[in-house]
Amino acid sequence: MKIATWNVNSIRARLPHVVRWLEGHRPDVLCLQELKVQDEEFPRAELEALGYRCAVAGQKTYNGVAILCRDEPRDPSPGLAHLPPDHPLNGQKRLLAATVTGVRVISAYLPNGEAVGSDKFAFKLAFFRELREYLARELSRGEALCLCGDFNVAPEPIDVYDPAAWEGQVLCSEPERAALAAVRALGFDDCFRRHHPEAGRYSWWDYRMKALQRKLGLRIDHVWATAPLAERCTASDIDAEPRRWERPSDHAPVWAEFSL
DNA sequence: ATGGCGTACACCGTACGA
Repeated sequence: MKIATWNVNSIRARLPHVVRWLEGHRPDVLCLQELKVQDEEFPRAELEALGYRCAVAGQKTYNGVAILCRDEPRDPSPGLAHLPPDHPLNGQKRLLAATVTGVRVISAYLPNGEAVGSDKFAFKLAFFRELREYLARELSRGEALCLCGDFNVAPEPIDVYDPAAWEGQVLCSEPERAALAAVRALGFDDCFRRHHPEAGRYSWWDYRMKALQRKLGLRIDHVWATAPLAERCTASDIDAEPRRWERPSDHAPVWAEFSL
């Protein structure tokens, strides 16, 4: 079972890339983030034509997440389900869970945080705190959990092209890394890192400053799995190729393969 | 020190991203 995640930075702008990547890799599951469309505008027919079912939690202009899968997505659940739908943390479509072939898959687009100390930074930390509460409840379902998405945190200095310059900055700050570690402590393992100890492997590069060519990136997109599933992870990688295609997303797909 | 690029919306600039 191959599970992938990709922040596409607008599904409208990126549909040709998503189609091309699905055709080339044929993952069993692809989690998408930053759709930037409402559910009605999601290109469901085009993706179903490729053999993928779609669970969608869309939003106009900002955010929006989806789970594409070859098997049926069961028990789809948007948002932080332990909080009321009208809770401020559920106002933005950043989370969607569905069970696919016995694995509880979660597509997550965690807040960017803008700058350390800003209101958006406080919102980001609050979201991480509630994500932990949410996942603790999901774990009690007893299913294997695969948490995928744009976490907007580089977990370690080796995930950053210039760790000294980024130390303490948003995406790399101590409170963010601590919040991420608290989620991980529920029992998750980083599938990519399990297979790749090396530094300098990134999932996001700024559109500006020729960042991709100069290898100025961060690893902020992740596939995490709970222990029994992670132990069955046979391979994982970041596919930087689509980042070099015409009009790319600034993020690359990350995937992990499991022997089930 | 700043902005650099891209997307969306809607109006031809502004918000937002990371």
